[in-house]
Parts: sequence; structure tokens; C-alpha cells
Amino acid sequence: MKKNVVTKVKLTKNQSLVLDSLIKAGQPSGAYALLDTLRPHGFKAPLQIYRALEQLIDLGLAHRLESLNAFVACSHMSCESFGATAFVICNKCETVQEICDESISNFLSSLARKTKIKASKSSIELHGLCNGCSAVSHS
Amino acid sequence: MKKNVVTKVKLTKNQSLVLDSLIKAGQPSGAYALLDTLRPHGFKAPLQIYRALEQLIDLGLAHRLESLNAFVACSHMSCESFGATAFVICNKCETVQEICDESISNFLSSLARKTKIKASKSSIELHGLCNGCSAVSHS
DNA sequence: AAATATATGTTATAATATTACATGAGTCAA
DNA sequence: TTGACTCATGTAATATTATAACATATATTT
Repeated sequence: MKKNVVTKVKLTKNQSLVLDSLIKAGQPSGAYALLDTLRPHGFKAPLQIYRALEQLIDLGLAHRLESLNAFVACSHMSCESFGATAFVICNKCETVQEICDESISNFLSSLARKTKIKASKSSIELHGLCNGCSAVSHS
Repeated sequence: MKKNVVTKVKLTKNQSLVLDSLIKAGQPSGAYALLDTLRPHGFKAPLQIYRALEQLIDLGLAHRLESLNAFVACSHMSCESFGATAFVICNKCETVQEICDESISNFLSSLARKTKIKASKSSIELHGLCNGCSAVSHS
């Protein structure tokens, strides 16, 4: 479950561009949305996006939200966890909170122990209405 | 986060067929794999599968594995939880353990509280090697 | 039976992701 | 410098997953 902990890695041009787009978006972005954003920079094919994303994810600089088929920049300036991250997603404003603390890793360790699995990857995603949005949406 | 708790619901023909296929598969199955399985029964279009799955999921009789874009039959004879289920998936033999206990719901409640979200849906998926498979795969 | 709601069938298409193959740019050893 | 190697890139084609739109049928209620 160990990931590359990044101190200083030189990203390639494509990787930098994709990461910048993700950061600017500040929201979950689909691969094709990123592609459209980056067409002005010469991107032409989805593979350019997917390849960059793969690296960024390996480096812990981006994450994939499985339940959205979308991607976000890591909000921890490179997530130094072993992948024990939980994402809390507002269905209305699309804000994502990235939680990465002991409660997550403890929960996952315990789950792995109970199920006798050698864990290599996890995905925890909680959807709902965030504080602000649930205040607004009356009923 | 409350789901329909099923006691006895009459499934439609398509729903029954899809559920049976899922159960027989005993593994995560993609919608198109189910479609192929059911072609002999007259299924012709993906929508027939997706529609049946939607109902089955609402009824708690099946679940969607977000990280696989695949579906499994509920292993609890209709999962009476409020959706607080965790899936532990072996990457080698594709066995899925469906965990649905207080440790899951407590964890999710606590996460929702901390992030001030009104949760409506969750997805917890842990990948790795199950007990049997990690014994075999030496290294 | 009429009205309503739910399920189904069918075609087309959208959205997401990967395969396969060619090219280019850097590193390293001989 | 050359050759061998690795890694990043470009590009086209295609595979996989999912939904929209519309027509019809079946069941349920009044």
C-alpha cells in the first residue's frame, strides 16, 4: 500500500499541464474535460491526459474518484499517506474534502485484518450535501 | 441514507433474470457480460440490464462496485443496512467480501460528522490479495 | 373501461478508457 | 560518437461503459 512519497520530482510538460488544470479546476474533472481545457496547449488525444494522470496518481499528486470517473489534484501538496485517503463529495456544489488521517488508516487496517486481505489499494467515497449546501436546500 | 428494506418484493422478469445471473456469476460482473449471458433469454440491449440493475440496487439486492464498474449480488440476502457496506476485493481471484457491520457504519458516521456532510451514499472498496491468493503468489 | 404508473423494447449516441504502433528525446556504457 | 536502452510523446483506431429519446406494452387503481 506504499506509494511514492514525493519530495521533488520534475514533472514532464504534459504532467505539469494536466496537474495545473486539475488545480485550477478545484473540482473533480473528467479526462475529457481536461482534454478540452488543454487543447489550446496542443493536446489532441485522450491518451495524453490518461498517461499524465497515471503518473500524477502514482506520485500522489492527483487522485481518482471512482464513483465519478473523475480526477482531483491532491489537496495535501502531495499526499504522503499510503493511499489511505477518504473523499467526501458534495453532490450539489461538487466540493471535495480529502481526508487523510489516522482514523482512515486505522479503519482500513482493521478491515484488512478482519477480511484477511493484503491490501494494495483503497477507495473511500462519501457523497451527500456539504454544510453550506444542506443549509440552502430546504426540506 | 435509508434504503428500502426488502421483505418480499415481486421482481419483474428482467430483474429476476439479471439477479440470477449475478448470483450464478458469484463474482463482479459488468453490464455487458450480463447482457451476453442473457442474450439467450431474449435480452438485446444494455439498457435492459442497466434498468434491472438500478432496481435491484435500490432494493438492496445488488451492489455496484465503483472501482470496477461492475455489479455483484448482495451476499446478505438483501442488505438491510443503510448502504453502509464495504467491499473487499481480491485482485487475483476476484472474490468479493461484503462487510456490513457496525464498524463500517460507525466509521462513516464519524466521517460525515467530521466533514459536516449529510451523507446519502457511500462507497468503500478495498483491493488486494485475499488469504488464499496471497499464500500462493510467492514473493 | 379510463386513467395512471411502471416496465419493456429498440435505436442511436454519449462518455469513458485502452490497444497498437510510430516517433522523439534523454541517458548510459562501450 | 554510436548503439542500446528507457521513457515520454503523438496519433489513429477501437473497446468499454452508460444514457437519451421515443415507442409500446403490461399492470394497477379508480
